[in-house]
Amino acid sequence: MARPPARRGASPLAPVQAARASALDVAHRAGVSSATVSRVLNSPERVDPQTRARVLEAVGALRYVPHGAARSLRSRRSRMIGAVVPSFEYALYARTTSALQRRLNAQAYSVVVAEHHYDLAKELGVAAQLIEHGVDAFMFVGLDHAPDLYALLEEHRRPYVLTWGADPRSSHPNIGFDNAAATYALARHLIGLGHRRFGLLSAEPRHNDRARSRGAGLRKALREAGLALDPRHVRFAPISLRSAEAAMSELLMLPDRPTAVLGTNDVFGVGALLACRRFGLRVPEDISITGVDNTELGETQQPGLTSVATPIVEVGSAAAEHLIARLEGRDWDRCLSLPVQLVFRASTGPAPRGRRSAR
Amino acid sequence: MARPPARRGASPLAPVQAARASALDVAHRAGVSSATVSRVLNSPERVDPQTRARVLEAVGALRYVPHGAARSLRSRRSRMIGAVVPSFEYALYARTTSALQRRLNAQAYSVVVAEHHYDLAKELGVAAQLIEHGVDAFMFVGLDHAPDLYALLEEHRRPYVLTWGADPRSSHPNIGFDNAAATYALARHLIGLGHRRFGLLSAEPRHNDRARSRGAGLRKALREAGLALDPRHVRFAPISLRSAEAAMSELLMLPDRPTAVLGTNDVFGVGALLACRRFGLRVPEDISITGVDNTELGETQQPGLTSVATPIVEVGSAAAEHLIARLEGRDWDRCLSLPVQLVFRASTGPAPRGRRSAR
DNA sequence: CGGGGTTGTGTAATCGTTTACATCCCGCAA
DNA sequence: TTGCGGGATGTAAACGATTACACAACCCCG
Repeated sequence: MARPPARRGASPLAPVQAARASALDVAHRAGVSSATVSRVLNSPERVDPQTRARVLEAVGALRYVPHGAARSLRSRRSRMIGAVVPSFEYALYARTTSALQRRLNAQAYSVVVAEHHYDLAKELGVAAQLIEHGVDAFMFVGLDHAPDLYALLEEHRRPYVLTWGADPRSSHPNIGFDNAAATYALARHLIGLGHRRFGLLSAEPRHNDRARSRGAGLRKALREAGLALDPRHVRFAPISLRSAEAAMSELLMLPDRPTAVLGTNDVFGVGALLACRRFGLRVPEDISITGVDNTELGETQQPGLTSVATPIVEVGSAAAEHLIARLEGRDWDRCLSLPVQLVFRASTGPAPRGRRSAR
Repeated sequence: MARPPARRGASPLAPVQAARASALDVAHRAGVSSATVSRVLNSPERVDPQTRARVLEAVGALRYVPHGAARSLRSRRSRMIGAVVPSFEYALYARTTSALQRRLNAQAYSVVVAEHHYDLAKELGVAAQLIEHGVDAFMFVGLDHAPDLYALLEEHRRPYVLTWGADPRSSHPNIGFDNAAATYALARHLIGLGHRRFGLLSAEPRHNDRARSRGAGLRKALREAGLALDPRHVRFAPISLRSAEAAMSELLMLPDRPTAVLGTNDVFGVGALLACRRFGLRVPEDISITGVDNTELGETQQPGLTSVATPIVEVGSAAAEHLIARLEGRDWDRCLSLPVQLVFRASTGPAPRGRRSAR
């Protein structure tokens, strides 16, 4: 079956260009059928080596690139994976996405990304859009999602994995780390240094399980030590240096301000450092500050920000492995929790002595 | 951290995508043909309002989501845009991508991202992969690309726009800013402060026009002032704090080290600050340091890093506008150069006096 | 020498849309 | 009355792969 000789009229200026080569063109050149071309590309071991060589030669000569849409339509898989993250701008999600992409690219999958700006309804919307674009599977960040999202994924039978959190009891596959354990360990350390009045700078915990768990880790450590977290010492703010600094400033103006402040991530930690600088407070002599995620932003401050290294890159590649395994019909684990590691720097030290007491 | 007991789930060897409502199902329910369903979705004004309402009711009731692959196959457009960036981890590219995506999402386009790690051959490879996945158009970062890349884009008739650089004479559409002007202005400022011996910390300039232009801006300012850049005072390094710090350390060990060092971006600037700290040098009293891109990393250092704010977010949205205009057949500009702005902070000051002279 | 298995390849149906073209209906001018 | 134009809708042919199935050739062994 000959191809129509001329495609529709190109713009008058453009030189007439050869139409994109199809599998049939390759087949003709190699003297085989299009079915064999397909087999060479998808299961080469089932084709005679000589035939295979001829086909590959034709593929190269014609610069044949398979038509992804046609392939997806027929084979019902697109080799595209959706990665839905809260925000591109928080660099850590980008590192997870990068690791995911690197691992998936090696298997000829592509990654389609979308962000939802911490809005669960928007998340549902972008997921629907990605399904329409045909992605085979999803990675999401966090364990908190709209029930409708799960319904949508179920209805369209799309495998998915939640990341950045680990919950063995969840019915949704997840790969991450123990957020509560991170702040728990920090708090234990600070309690050991004599701190009794703690502050918490956190992202809005509604719909954000990372922030919630990290807050919970602190509360648990305090409870075990017979201490309590004064609600006035807890501030929720958007994730930005400006708002973190503003929230910290409020804490610092309280009459009995905390001697140790945990940020639920390094942005809050560094924002707190900035506020201390502005208030002329010495860190850690007057006050101790910590973050979570161990970013370069915190590392390069003076003093360096004590933090917790979270395995965000490993989470990305593990998520890729998980999805590949499922798409290939192999076994997979419902939960994977990777270890975190405390990184002590100069922003934490013994509690100051002799300051006005708490009561 | 203990692994949870691994519950395993077996995936049946079923196709990834399961049965779902098709346009034909919608058509039956609304008592029309599938052609009318298509028309309602794609050019509603050509359908009788009553019919349209019935179809839309059916679409809602069946939760119909069009099959993107079938649509692309027939209509030869996928409503997907490829964004090819050097690296996800350099947060600034993420901000451009984010702006691009936000603008495109509003028009029901999705963004497929890929990174090439500053490798032009890899860039060509991922572009081919994205074409196979059917993206309609491309955004690339930088003005330097492999000739084969342009050939590929031409052959497949894919519109594209280069970003993060502006060159009115280029035959390739580009949207960005004047990288040379940024460092030129910084250098002029420093020359005015009495500096005569300059250093340059740069990313590898081969295949990286941003780094090259930024270096050129410095050289131009020096030339105009009758000064020269000592080759020993120029270091190329990978874009990371570690390598920037190491490169700066080498500069600092030279007998007649520079009194002002420009980094081609804030990572180099902050790396330089770190090296100065380690060497016990005071900034800016002993040495002045600058970066480019005005990141939070530089802003929060002590002293704050003098830098140049680049309009990276605007570049992303302008690139989106550009591509949408082209895909919709509207007019478009071949080059758009957005303004940059110097941000003076405490890392720059007058040249030190009385230090060992250059000759 | 015949039958069962294996291997390699071709034929043709199929995936779910879009769209060129055909058809039908209606109103209106000649 | 006839014919024509045009709007609304239906019919059916693409789009370009994958893959179930058929079949031919060959091998091995009883």
